[in-house]
Amino acid sequence: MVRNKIPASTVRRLSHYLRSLEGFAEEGGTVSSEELAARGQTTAAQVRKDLSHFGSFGKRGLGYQVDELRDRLRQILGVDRPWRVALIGAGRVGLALFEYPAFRSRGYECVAIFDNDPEKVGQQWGDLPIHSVDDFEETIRRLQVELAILAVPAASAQEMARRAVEGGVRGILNFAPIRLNIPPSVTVEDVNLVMELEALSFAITQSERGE
Amino acid sequence: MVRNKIPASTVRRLSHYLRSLEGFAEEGGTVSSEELAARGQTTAAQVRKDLSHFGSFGKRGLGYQVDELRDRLRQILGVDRPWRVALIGAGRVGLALFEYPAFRSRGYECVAIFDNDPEKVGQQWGDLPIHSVDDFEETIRRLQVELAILAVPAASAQEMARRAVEGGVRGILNFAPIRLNIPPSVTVEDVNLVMELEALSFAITQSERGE
DNA sequence: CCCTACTTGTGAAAACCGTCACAATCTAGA
DNA sequence: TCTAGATTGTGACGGTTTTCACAAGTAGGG
Ligand SMILES: NC(=O)c1ccc[n+]([C@@H]2O[C@H](COP(=O)([O-])OP(=O)(O)OC[C@H]3O[C@@H](n4cnc5c(N)ncnc54)[C@H](O)[C@@H]3O)[C@@H](O)[C@H]2O)c1
Ligand SMILES: NC(=O)c1ccc[n+]([C@@H]2O[C@H](COP(=O)([O-])OP(=O)(O)OC[C@H]3O[C@@H](n4cnc5c(N)ncnc54)[C@H](O)[C@@H]3O)[C@@H](O)[C@H]2O)c1
Repeated sequence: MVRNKIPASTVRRLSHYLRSLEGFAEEGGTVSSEELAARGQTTAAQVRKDLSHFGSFGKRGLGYQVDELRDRLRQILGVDRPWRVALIGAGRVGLALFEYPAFRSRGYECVAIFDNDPEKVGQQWGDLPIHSVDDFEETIRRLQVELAILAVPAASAQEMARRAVEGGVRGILNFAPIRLNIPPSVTVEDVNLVMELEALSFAITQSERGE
Repeated sequence: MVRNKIPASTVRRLSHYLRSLEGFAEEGGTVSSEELAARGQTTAAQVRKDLSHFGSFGKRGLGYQVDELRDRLRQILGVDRPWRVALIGAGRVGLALFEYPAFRSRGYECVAIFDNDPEKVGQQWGDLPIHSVDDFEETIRRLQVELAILAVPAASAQEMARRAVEGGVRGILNFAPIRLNIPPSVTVEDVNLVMELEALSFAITQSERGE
């Protein structure tokens, strides 16, 4: 059980295992690595290896206690507590995310919305006002925002990411199609849909050429 | 130069190189693997290795011809021609994507929109009508749809994916948080934002525990 | 034409990640 | 208590991806 250098692919699979376990809901049951693997797109050995990075919480001959493993995975992924999130950019992407119930139900709580469009500032989304970006750093620091969802145009993204770091955020979910330049102490996850589409075109083009 | 088994990470980087090259715009110039690496988050050796999978199109001592490499990358990624896309699910995600100009400007052309909500069917988005899903398979086959963007609730996603395959699509960009079960001849790319957020929580939690 | 400075393309080495196989461990039941 | 049946945890192995290092090639200047 070493806690160094967990592969990104392992983290993705852990999310997936957690999702499967939440689907069970039956308290008190157990689940084997084989069953867990069948629901993900992976193998029993992979499941065990993934979990072994963090300790050993199965029982040989039996499997894993569903509710226990679920709680451990929540701890490992850090979703055993709520996270305070700010939404930066109240545009189309921002709206879709804001209204997406899965975030809140998993503990990601939007505590502030920001936009620089005077038309939008002052509007309400749900029970949250849209803030101007004038006092951005102070506001997110006061609200103890930990995560930022960055949904502004590419031209503003670097600047707002810098200010978010200035305001104390620890992680950024970035929708702008640029590479953010920020200190390594802050984690960034990029969502780049054009890249995803290009991965599709590539795969299809390859398979056509292959035959 | 082998065209077998290109790593997914290489494909992502190719997209990124193409984006960087498009940023140059200066015709006739050259660029070195070192410069390309600096704009991506990678190394010069990685750039050269990535490109070497597909041939050798640099000049030693000089670097790569910008416009030439750009065209080659477009060919490799399959974006040297338009792609016909259907949007399935005219909800919040669907709307954000439909209005996102970057898709069309890169050759992904939305040719049909589908929804099963009677309120929405018959509405127009831009100059496209929202179709019912009754004649879904026939319609996408007639329109020669190649890619589907699947933005329906998780409960409908498997069914609509199956029907899309039935209608002849070759690739699916899936926003629903489930694992689609479809034949391997059809490529799927999943976009799972909860997983992205959990990757953030994990990284932050780890770094806090580490010190 | 030759020398210098530079950069590619690519085998080889290293690092990383997934798979395999099995000893260790557990439960149940006789 | 002992045996049979099941499943974990993990070291060893193998494949894949990245990094390294350098021979080969190019342009330009003298
Ligand atoms: N729409 C999509 O489907 C989609 C898909 C992938 C990526 N993206 C990316 O996501 C980002 C947002 O896209 P969108 O479609 O929501 O755009 P949008 O124009 O609908 O929304 C952007 C919002 O950000 C606000 N804004 C601009 N500068 C700002 C600043 N400095 N501070 C605060 N707010 C600011 C604007 O007023 C606007 O409300 C873009 O970078 C885009 O490239 C969008
Ligand atoms: N909103 C987000 O930010 C977000 C983020 C990540 C993932 N997702 C996922 O994307 C999907 C869509 O989310 P959304 O927020 O746009 O939901 P939404 O409810 O706004 O839109 C879904 C649309 O699909 C339509 N629909 C339902 N069943 C259908 C069917 N069988 N055929 C055709 N259309 C059908 C509905 O009428 C609705 O218009 C969901 O699976 C959701 O989990 C959403």
